[in-house]
Amino acid sequence: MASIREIAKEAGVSVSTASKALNNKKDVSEGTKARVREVADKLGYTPNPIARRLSARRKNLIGLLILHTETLEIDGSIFIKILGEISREAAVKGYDVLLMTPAGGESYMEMARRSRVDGLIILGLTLEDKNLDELKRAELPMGILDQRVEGKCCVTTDNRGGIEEVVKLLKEKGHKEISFAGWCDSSQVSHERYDAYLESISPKTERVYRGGFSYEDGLAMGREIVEDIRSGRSIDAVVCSADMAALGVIKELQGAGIEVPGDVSVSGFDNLMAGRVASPSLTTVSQDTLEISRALLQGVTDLIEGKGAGDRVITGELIVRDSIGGRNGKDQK
Amino acid sequence: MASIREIAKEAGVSVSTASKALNNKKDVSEGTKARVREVADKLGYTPNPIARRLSARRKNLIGLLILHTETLEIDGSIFIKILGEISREAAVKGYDVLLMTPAGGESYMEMARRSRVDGLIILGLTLEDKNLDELKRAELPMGILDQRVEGKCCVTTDNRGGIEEVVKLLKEKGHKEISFAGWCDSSQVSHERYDAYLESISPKTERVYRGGFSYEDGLAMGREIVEDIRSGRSIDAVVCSADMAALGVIKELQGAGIEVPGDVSVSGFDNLMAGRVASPSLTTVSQDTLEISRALLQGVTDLIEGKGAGDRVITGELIVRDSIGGRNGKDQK
DNA sequence: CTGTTAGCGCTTTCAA
DNA sequence: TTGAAAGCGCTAACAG
Repeated sequence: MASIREIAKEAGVSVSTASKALNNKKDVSEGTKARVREVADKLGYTPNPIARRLSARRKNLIGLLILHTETLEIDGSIFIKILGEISREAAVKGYDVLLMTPAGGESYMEMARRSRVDGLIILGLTLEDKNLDELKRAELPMGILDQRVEGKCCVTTDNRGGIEEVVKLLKEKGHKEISFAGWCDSSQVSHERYDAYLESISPKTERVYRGGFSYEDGLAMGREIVEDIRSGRSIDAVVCSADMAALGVIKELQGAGIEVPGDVSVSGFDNLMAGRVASPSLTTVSQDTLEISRALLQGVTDLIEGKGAGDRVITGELIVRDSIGGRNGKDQK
Repeated sequence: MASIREIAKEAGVSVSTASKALNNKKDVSEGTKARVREVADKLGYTPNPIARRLSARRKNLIGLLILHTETLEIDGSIFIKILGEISREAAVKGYDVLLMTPAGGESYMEMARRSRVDGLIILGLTLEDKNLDELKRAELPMGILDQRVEGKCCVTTDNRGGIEEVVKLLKEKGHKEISFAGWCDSSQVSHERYDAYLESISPKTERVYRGGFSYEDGLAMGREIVEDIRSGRSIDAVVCSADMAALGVIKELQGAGIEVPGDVSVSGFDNLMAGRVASPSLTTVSQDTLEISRALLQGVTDLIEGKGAGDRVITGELIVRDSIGGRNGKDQK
């Protein structure tokens, strides 16, 4: 493993000149630059990032904090794509990405300080996280998925727009009594989706079932819905805040002899494979994971490099499948 | 951010003594150790891992190479769990995990050298990877998921055992004409599953459909199967090498009016959520992601620390659901 | 047991 | 435009 010293010697210049040449500084003659680079190429030189980090104040290190992996199976398939893309983009920008998972009661900022990262990308943060205050207070640049924290860069799918499209579709199909399933304290995303639902429906026949994003949450909400229907409440459609929850809801409805979409239409959010293969296949909103990843990385790096970074909202796409049906003729029955 | 120098000064010892005390070396008196530690605690000292890496030959850095993220949506939910667990375990053992994704035509070993990791964990490797020779030749410690490479530590689910259980179940249910779907050149795992299938069935009414692990692969194989059935071949059951492929197969069968499991039973492998929510729910083999992750990490670190590391086979679990039915009475029809 | 000294490989003043 | 020298924070011989 050739070091810069060997490059310098071989090129017949000093170490400092070699360094400048390799980093393309302006105070080195083009001739010298060319010669140094040539030697570096020949010897297969790659700068030691560790040494570089030790001397420079900028570490070019970003911590990728992955929270709630227990719950993450919900949409692991989305996360994995985000991961790959973040890592790829980071490499292009010259950053390394350090994987971090909380352990042993250490706070997020303690972890960040300990590993000397100059920025953080956070996936899976919740509104109830105990570290929230500390994060808010911290100077460290951060790109956060799906949750706004003042001073940090938040990236999220256009939840509002997505749900609006879903409700619009539902209305077009003639649905009137539209419920919402999946509002929960801990998730900002669920709030946004719920708010959009609330503002889109008319008349305001609001009905909300509380619960999280998981299949099990969906089952629980599904049972409530079945009960409500049995006690005479009329429900045309259920807008769910997540695919897995929607699938749980559908499962319970079907188990109770209620047909989807025959009797009740159901929609999800995320566009997971599970929704694609379920019966009926799930109408949902897909998230643009590629764009999300890029925005997340751009967010932190901009912050690190002193440029301001505003929050980013990434457009999703309505995926129409079979879980939403028409109300045609249903009133007769 | 306190440095070791400040600790040393505050504790009234030299830097090297402080270093030794903090690293719990034996040639420091207990009294001194205690004092140094106390000061370190008081000043909230955390050693700078970067500086440490620069001076020590051991970097305590493991590269996590994630390959084929495009395809990974297949079982992203498994990968994400593996990720979290690897990162957590690594932290416990004092290693940092660097995320790596190939880009710009750089070979895996070049990436590893460039980032100065002292070991690699590789997810998503295939038998057709162009880097295989280089990996084989490399001295670098590696833990590799699902593919054997000589000299490295390979961790995989007990594919053989899993498939044997599936076939046993199928036989118990009275199935005779059992096919296999999902043998492909690039995947060692698919070979193992196929081999186990081949050795388990009796009589040897072997029939294999070639294809990968994805839903689309499953659709393609499903179409072949439908064609075969239509041309008179009798097929009781299809053992698939992956859940997503199994779901694709089922989709095509159902589309052709063939009932699952009424007419044909189908099994998968992986235990993804998608299989759980599909209709019929998929009988499959679940992988023990936690154990896999641990073994992977243990493998590299053992290798790094000079201990040998044998390959590890992790036991899976048969998950019986609805996609496998009995043949009772079917012969009459 | 403790301290001195010499790096690890690179960047960055500052002088020449 | 170049180079000498200092230093990033830590570890590790080696000497005391």
